[in-house]
Amino acid sequence: MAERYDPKQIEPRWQKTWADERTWEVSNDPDDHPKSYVLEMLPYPSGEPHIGHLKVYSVGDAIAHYKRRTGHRVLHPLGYDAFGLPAENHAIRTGQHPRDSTNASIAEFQRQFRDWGISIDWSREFGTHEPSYYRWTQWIFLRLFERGLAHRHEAAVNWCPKDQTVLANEQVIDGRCERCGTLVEVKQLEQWFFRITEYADRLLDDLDDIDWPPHVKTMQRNWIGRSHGAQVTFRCEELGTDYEVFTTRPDTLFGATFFVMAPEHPDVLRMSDSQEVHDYVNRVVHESAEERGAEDGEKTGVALGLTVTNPVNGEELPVYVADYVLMEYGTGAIMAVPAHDERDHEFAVKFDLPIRRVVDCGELPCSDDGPLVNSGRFDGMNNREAFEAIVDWLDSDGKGKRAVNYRLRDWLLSRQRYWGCPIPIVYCERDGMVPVPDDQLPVELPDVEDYAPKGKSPLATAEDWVNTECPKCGGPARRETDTMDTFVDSSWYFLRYCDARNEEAAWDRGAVDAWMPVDQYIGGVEHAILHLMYARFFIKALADMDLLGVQEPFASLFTQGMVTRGGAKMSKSKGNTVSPEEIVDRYGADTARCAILYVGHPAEGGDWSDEGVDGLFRFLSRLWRAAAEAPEGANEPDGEPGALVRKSHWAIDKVTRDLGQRFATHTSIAAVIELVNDIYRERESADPSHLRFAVATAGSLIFPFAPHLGSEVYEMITGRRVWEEPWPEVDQSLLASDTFQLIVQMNGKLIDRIEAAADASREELEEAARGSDRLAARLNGKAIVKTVVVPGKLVNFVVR
RNA sequence: GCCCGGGUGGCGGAACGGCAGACGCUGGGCCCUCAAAAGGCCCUGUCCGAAAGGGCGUGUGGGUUCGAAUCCCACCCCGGGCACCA
Repeated sequence: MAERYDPKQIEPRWQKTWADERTWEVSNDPDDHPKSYVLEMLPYPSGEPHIGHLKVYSVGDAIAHYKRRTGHRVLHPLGYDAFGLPAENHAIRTGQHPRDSTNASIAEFQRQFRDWGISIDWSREFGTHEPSYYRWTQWIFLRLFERGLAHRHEAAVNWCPKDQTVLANEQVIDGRCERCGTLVEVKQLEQWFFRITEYADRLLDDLDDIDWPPHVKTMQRNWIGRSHGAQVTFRCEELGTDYEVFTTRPDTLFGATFFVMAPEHPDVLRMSDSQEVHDYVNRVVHESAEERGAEDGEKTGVALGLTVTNPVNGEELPVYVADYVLMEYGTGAIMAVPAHDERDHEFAVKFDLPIRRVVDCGELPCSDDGPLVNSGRFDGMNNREAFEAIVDWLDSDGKGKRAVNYRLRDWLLSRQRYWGCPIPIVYCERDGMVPVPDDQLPVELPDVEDYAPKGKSPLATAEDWVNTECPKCGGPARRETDTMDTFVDSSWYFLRYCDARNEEAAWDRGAVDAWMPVDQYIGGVEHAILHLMYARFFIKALADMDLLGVQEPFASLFTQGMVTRGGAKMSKSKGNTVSPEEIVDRYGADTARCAILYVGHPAEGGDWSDEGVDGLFRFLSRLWRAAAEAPEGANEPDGEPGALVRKSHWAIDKVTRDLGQRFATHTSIAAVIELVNDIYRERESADPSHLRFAVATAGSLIFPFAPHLGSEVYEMITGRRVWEEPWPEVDQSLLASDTFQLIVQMNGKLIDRIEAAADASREELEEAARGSDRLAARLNGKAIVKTVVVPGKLVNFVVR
């Protein structure tokens, strides 16, 4: 036997066993055990895995192992989110086909994941770039298309001039491209959209049914941004046209003093032929999102020289065009109430427009509640009641009605890029837009010479591929050359794992019904909106087509925090990255996994410390040595349970609660460290059977975090395989002891600890506490005015 | 500006309203050794004190309570999200 803990010898041996015996593969046939679907967000394979990957799979694997050993049939698969811009940009620089660089990365990821000993069911593995996968991505697209949920139309969209592609609203951060940081332009283009807005209410309401971190739910709620208000009609007599506005404050209608339209509003240029108006509109429409959204930038706008009529009091309100009104929200036109809206107030001050208070709510501008004033027959009514009364009144007059508006926009899914899933649509001169029939899927991505984007998809240059036959009439047709956003690929991959090798269908309904929903989803909080919203939308749409039986994909979500180093986000440019491979190579996978799980609670961010790794390696070495040097004896504790047996049960209880209930990997590992420290302290004096029991328990408890060493230690003591053993059960009777340390307090401050019987009565405890020498010394003649006794804990004397 | 998190030793971090600082790192001492590495044992919030012991301590200021890191109010600082959404 080896002289010392040598992970290089231990780890490959166990990995080989698990690979040879396909230990982590699970069949779709149900058995007596409840199912548990444990899933980490699929990795984007670029370069090699980083420390964030090590963390997410270390957390997920601990959960998967824990679930297995607590009697669950666990599905724990893995795949790759393989389409995307980085591989394509790499191809533009080097000429290497994105497929080749992606496959090379995947091979590297596979190798490292195996080295880490992650318990994956590899029989279900796939990459989203494989035709056998994206065939079904296209199939789903067609189902959405049939139901009108995927459609093509012209709209003002975000355009990244560097990446030469459109972006979804969610991919624009502070007016810049999420990927490359370039200022985004607004362009009027015809693009493909998914009608996610049709699901806004359900996406919002169903958040109540899932076990997700509150902050993630809040982010989704804010992103959907449902507002209740009213749609009100303002008539322009000069043009004979009605203009609708959306307002959340119909109670302030009497305070409207002007009216504003968005520069993109189609009627603006029709309403005025003034040069000033045309110049203004032309200027702001071409401004970048950032220039326009400049927060401290002063409000700008131009009067159109027309008026509209306020339906509640017949007043004529001047109409302006101003860029603080957005075409994308509401109707692209607003009533302005400067007394009770900050933005309208700012505009009114600058353009010297009247400001009329209609709610008695404090200093103007104010948006708090209060009684109405200057509002005709509604004066004196509380604004909340007036809201209802005014809307009812408008409704009965046909001038308005209740309305709901959302911040959420439709999901723009087309991209003018190469490395993505082709959109299965052709354009026929005669039949127009024609979906590719299911039996002609997949529409395979062709090879091209040049990946560089030129404002249209590189696919457009693949003439042989573009020119095709119309599936309807057989005449000449051209293929859609845009590809899909990669978030489409990742919106359903967890369904495919349930039935990954199915060549007849995207999935078998029975398989998906058996495994879905994902019981525990694990990933970074950076996907709180994008991926997690899109996947929820897909599931709801597919459920509506009766293709599956769940409304939510991820019943429970765990978001892990970011690992920093030296307090800063790890990045290549800062030179503070840590390569998991280096650590695994030096200390072994078990140490690397424990180190990342020990930094702090995995939901929190944590600072990586190179020195900390040494400590974890020392701990695992000590555990190994304790097993190697264990005396001969029985494995079940003989005789009276001693301190070590009690400590073992204390650790079982602690790890079971910390890992099982709150994913507290750091305190779980700390508990096993304590147990091992006690094993060392008592290894000369303890009964051999107690020692062996404690070591085996430590191996069993560390297994979810350090599976190789856990298996090794457990086998050294018991000769059995730890993953085939049920999770150890705590003997509650061993957690309690006959005596305890009674805390004696004076005015809430600790002054003494005395040994007391666990079952002592209140009177006996108070009596014992009064006998404390230290109390006597501290009382110093002062009187005890009150005594608080907490049985099993303390006695507090209130002294004056 | 609004909405979430979070401020505890030299560091990462523990702590059902009840012993603040578990566990790890760092630092120090000792043992083993010819010596080193590895390993083992002990100490390590701060101030006063030779010690015994005591004072002070969980961002700041108030409050509730016999008792507050923990609950409430106000403020300061850090991180994240949203941001002209009517």
